Amino acid sequence: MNLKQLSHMLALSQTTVSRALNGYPEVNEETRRRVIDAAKRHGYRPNPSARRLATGKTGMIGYVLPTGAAVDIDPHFVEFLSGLGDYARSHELDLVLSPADADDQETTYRRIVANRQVDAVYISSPRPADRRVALVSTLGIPFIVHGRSEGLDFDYPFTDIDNEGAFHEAARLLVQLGHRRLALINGDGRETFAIHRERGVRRALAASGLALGEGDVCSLAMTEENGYRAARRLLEQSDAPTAIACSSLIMALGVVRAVRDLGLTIPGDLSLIAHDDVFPWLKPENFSVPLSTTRSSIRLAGARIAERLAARISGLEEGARGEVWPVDLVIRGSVAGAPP
Amino acid sequence: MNLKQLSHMLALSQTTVSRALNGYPEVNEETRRRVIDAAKRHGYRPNPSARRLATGKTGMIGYVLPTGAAVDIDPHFVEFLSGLGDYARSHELDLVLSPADADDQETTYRRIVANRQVDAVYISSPRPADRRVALVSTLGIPFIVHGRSEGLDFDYPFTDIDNEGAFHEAARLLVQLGHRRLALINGDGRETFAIHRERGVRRALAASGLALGEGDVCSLAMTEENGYRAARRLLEQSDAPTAIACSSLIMALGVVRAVRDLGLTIPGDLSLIAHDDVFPWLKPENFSVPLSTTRSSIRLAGARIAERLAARISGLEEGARGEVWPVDLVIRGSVAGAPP
DNA sequence: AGAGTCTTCCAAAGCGCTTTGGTCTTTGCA
DNA sequence: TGCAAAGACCAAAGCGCTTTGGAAGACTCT
Repeated sequence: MNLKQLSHMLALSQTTVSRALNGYPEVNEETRRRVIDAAKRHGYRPNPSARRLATGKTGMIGYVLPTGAAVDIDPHFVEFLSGLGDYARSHELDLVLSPADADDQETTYRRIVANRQVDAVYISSPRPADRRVALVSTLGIPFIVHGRSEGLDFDYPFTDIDNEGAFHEAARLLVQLGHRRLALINGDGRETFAIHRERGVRRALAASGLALGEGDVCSLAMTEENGYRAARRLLEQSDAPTAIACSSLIMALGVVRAVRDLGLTIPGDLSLIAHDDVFPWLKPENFSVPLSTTRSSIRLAGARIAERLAARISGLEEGARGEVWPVDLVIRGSVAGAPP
Repeated sequence: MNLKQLSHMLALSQTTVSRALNGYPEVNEETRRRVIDAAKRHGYRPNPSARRLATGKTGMIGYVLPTGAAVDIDPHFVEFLSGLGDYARSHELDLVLSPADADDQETTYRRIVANRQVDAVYISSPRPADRRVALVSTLGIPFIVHGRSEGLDFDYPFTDIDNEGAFHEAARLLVQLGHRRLALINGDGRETFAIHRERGVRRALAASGLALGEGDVCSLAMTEENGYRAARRLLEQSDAPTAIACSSLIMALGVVRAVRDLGLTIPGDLSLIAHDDVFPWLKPENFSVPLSTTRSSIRLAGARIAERLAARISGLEEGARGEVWPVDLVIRGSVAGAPP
């Protein structure tokens, strides 16, 4: 059942039927009712391929997915997707993942924009002076950045959490508890979130005349193994840190294992705070010693970004407004006063 | 730059240019070269929206993503996606995720097929007599099932791993080591993979005149917490199992925690084997006691399924061939002879 | 009554491709 | 030499929608 057939049975032109269905004003309400009714009765659904050829609108939002044999997709992605999908569903939006060579995403961005394959895109895991942000901005497609870039000479719309504030608070708490040597087990140091977290820690330490030592900040892919290795290296020093801030729950698993392997205890020998993106399958309160965390649901962020993308597509949102969400600091058993 | 312009500058008809570019035979090789050359020089790329309206081909594969506030996307999905994306990239395929109400995926499947939004779909986490498989099959869109359904009265193409065989081997090993009471901490019991794994364990036990007791199989969402709870319940019995087979590494984390909380040890008091889907961020060899596993890379499965989908789209593959991959049993420190 | 303004509808022209159904040369063969 | 077959190309008709540029009729106003 296509528009032609439908308009034929209604003895109306395609123009009128199309307008009736799309809510244009120049059609009699009585006629509109008739049309809508007939459309529903015959299960008419406009062919999206035809519509997108005519209008350029796709009803899809895009994400360029970096791939490659050596590239691992962040498990956080799933949670983000849950939120995004949840919102997208209720607004009849689909998400198209365009896999790209991790080292050449530009080609893919250009393609999906030139081909008008999606109405909007989002960018995740941005880095300082992120080229994708600059690119997408000049290409002129609606977009939202999940996270922030830095050092770009223009504004852009983003939704981020207050990573610096979160880690500042975490570090400040540790300092208040008497810790004088902290370490930071961070994610990939090229990403803005990691930079912000380090900045937060440094700022908190500086406020008390302290600092992060040379080897006291580790920037690594967020795996359990890297958490273990980093912790092990830190704790085997003669002058080991008495507190660690850690960028992910998964790395924290490794830290806990290292602590145990070394015959130490939490929080007796080491205080630990990690960032929690809120996974359903791994919860900080279930660590052998309940883990203190800075918490922010990445799922909520996904939903929010879908919402903003939808708003931008329909023209309800414009401009370069960035929003920064506060992060909760949740104290549990893994922090205590510094050992004497 | 569109076809019209390109053909105009070449002083050829759109027909010929289109045919030249699409490799049809009725065009002079010399002409074809000219056309291809000019297309490249001017960066001509056929508009996919126009092409899909004309041909119905989209260059996209689809996945219906169950969503909802209470629905969690499996973290395995990310790894699967890595493999899928890696293959898709090299074949210029995109993946469209159509979020659907977890309780009504049928509407979405019907929509994406009726609208010709994708060329093929895959289905994951199938259950016995899975309605999606039946639906997609009657709808007539190319598809592959990742995993297997059961009790369907027709054949369908799938790629699965030998879950039954894997858990049969695992259980057999444990029995050989003298274990007489086993337990199974399984995933969601409504899914086929979980059924197969249970079957595998039961078969191995039966071969030695043993059986799984009433409460010795737990079917739960695969979270750390559920692993902990299940293990705790099992191990607190007076007649506790001396070996556990576990369906996921994440649950195994919980099992290990329970064992420790109870003051027991692995493998002294409990032998443990878990299934490993091969995550980059959590490895069985890094468990405090290296974990024996049944191992099968879900990432490879993703790539394979993309490959088969592409083959089906282009007509290279047809029929209902199912393939079952063997699973490696990797012995590490977490298994030992049964305690006396 | 005539001019202007709405209201309501329509025919037809896109959107940019593929594909059908030719036409006009060349070539092959008896 | 004549005729069929093959080769190389084209015009035009889709694909199914949206949107432009009217047009016809009803209404208002002077």
